[in-house]
Amino acid sequence: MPTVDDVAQAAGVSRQTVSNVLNSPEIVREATRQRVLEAISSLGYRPHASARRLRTRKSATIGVRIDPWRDGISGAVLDRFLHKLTEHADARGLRVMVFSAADPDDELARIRRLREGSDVDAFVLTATTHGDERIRALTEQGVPFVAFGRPWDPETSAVRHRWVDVDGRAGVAGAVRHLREQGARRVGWIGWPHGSGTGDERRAGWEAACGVDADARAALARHVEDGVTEGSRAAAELLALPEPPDAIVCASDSLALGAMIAARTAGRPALPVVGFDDTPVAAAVGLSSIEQPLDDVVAAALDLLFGPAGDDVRPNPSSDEEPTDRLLAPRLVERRPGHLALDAIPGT
Amino acid sequence: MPTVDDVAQAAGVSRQTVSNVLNSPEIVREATRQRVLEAISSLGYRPHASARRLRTRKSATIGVRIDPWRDGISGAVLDRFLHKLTEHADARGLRVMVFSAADPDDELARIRRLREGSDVDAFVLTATTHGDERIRALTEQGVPFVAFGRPWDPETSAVRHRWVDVDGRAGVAGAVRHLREQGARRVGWIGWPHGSGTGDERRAGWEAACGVDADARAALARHVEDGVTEGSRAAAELLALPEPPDAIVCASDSLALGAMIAARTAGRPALPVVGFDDTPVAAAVGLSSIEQPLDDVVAAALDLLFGPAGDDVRPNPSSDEEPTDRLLAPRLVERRPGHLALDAIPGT
DNA sequence: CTGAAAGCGCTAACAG
DNA sequence: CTGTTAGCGCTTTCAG
Repeated sequence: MPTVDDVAQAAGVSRQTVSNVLNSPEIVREATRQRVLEAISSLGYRPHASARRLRTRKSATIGVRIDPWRDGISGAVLDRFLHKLTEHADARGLRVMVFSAADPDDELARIRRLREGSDVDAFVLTATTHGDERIRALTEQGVPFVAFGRPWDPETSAVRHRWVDVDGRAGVAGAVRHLREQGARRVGWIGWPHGSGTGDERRAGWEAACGVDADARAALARHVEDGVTEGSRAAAELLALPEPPDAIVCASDSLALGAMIAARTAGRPALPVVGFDDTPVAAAVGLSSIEQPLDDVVAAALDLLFGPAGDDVRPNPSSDEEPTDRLLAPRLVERRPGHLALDAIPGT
Repeated sequence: MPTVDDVAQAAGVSRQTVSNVLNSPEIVREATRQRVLEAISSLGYRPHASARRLRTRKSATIGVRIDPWRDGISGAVLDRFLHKLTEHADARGLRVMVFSAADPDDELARIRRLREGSDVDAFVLTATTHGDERIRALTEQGVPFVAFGRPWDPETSAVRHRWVDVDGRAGVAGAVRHLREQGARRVGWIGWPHGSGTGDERRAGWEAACGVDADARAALARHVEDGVTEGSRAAAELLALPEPPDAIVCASDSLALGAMIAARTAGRPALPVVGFDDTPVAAAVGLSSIEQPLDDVVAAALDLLFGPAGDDVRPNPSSDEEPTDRLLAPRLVERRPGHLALDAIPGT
């Protein structure tokens, strides 16, 4: 495997010039540069990443914790996020290292280890929670990071840090408004129990846009654990109401799938149902869903960490100079329900 | 950040002794070892990974290509594989680096780059195909790797390499046999078009175990592209037969979900349907499914690469010494269909 | 703009 | 068993 010295010799320059061609091309005379570049490609030279890292103390690598696979359909979002992250990172010449951890403490320990070896420059935190310990800890330790998920409590908000999130409230409100424009008068809601930041935000979007009074809202909303069965049961309840909803928006695709099945079972296969996250299942069964703009999320996260271009990690934000967060709007993906099995049966 | 020198000084030994304590503890006297260990933890010393890599020319890191997210439910298997891989790797002190690539050529180029920088010691190839170019290329280049997926053609089989796969044929045959023990007399099959190794294997399992003659087999089998809609349509056809199947086994959960919906629509909600891969969707809707033993797959892959313990990559196999592949049996996860929406509707 | 010198932190050889 | 001596390949001073 050739080294800088080999290249230098082949090009008839000093070792340093080669390094300059690679790292600060603008200060090298064009002719020399060409000669060096030629030598590089004819020798098939590749800089040795570890040597460079040892010297520069950076790795151009970002770390992401990869969660244990949770049951439920919604978990897929983080996987898609990881895919996107990898693609964008590759495009910027960054590498992505994944690791697993049993709990937040374990995650912090692993992060420390990865960083001390200069294995990883910066981290992406996913799934922020109420009272997330990670944010304060990493900020105190000076570990550069960006969170996918806004701060959900005042203490965490007070810690100035970088984050990107998707505006679930706006997404749901938009979907509800759209349904009403299509003629829906009573849009139901199936969401999660109160207390999860994400869930409460999404529900707030429904509340703001559904256009019915508090009593009707109480009747038209259900809050259950995430799951197809739960969504099915909740939807069945709503549909059995004296004044049933004429459309249902759900906090997740799992709930929405359940609602869709319940609607069919109740003889209302055309009931508009909207899910959240636009998972593959939604696409597969023809369910409308609110899609998180993961491409934009990832691009924003990398911008925050590394600046608009380049692979130099910026230190965590200290004062209030530039913006350190980004809230992105999701998009409704519309599909026609019922295009599926019913039509597919010959003779129906 | 402390270095070996700091530790050596604190412990009153030479720099080398510290290194020995870390890398060959058995050659250091117990008392000295203790003293060094104490210094290490009191200083919070961590070896610098890049320096070590530069010196030893290995990284204790494995690389995995992460595919662009495909639509369809089945893609989830590779994600779960990645999760498992990360967990097992962490347990062995290995790191996992993910990267994306546009196509197999691009993948090879990226692999070369990652390896030349000593960024990655070995690779895990997923989703092997007919005429997979990667296997020959990596073998020729001497890049250590293990494939998740057996060789599907004679040329690739002739290239001695390490691989792990799941015996889809045995899995399907087992499921069919089980259904027959439960009383099914005509077990149908919905699979993929001929030509995909995986699909053909699974179909062969059905063929071997279904216990009907060739004519009946022809009637009871459908081969369609993967997808819920396709599965639904195929199942509807089978159920409309003069002698319909009394159970259906499918090559994927997507197909099975479609079949399940079709069965309900056709008024046969209790028809046993079995999918493949045991994806979250199957669990969500209560679909039986054949589960790939990913834990075992990953453990076997790492064993093949690194030996039963340790983090030293073995070179690719040359002669026929040890076994270099492993075929694992999947497991049927049984669920009761129909526990879902129908029962959940109040008043039914 | 180009060249020479120094050293990042670590471990593989050797000599004691 | 312990200490000394050399680099791994690269970049960052600092003179020419």
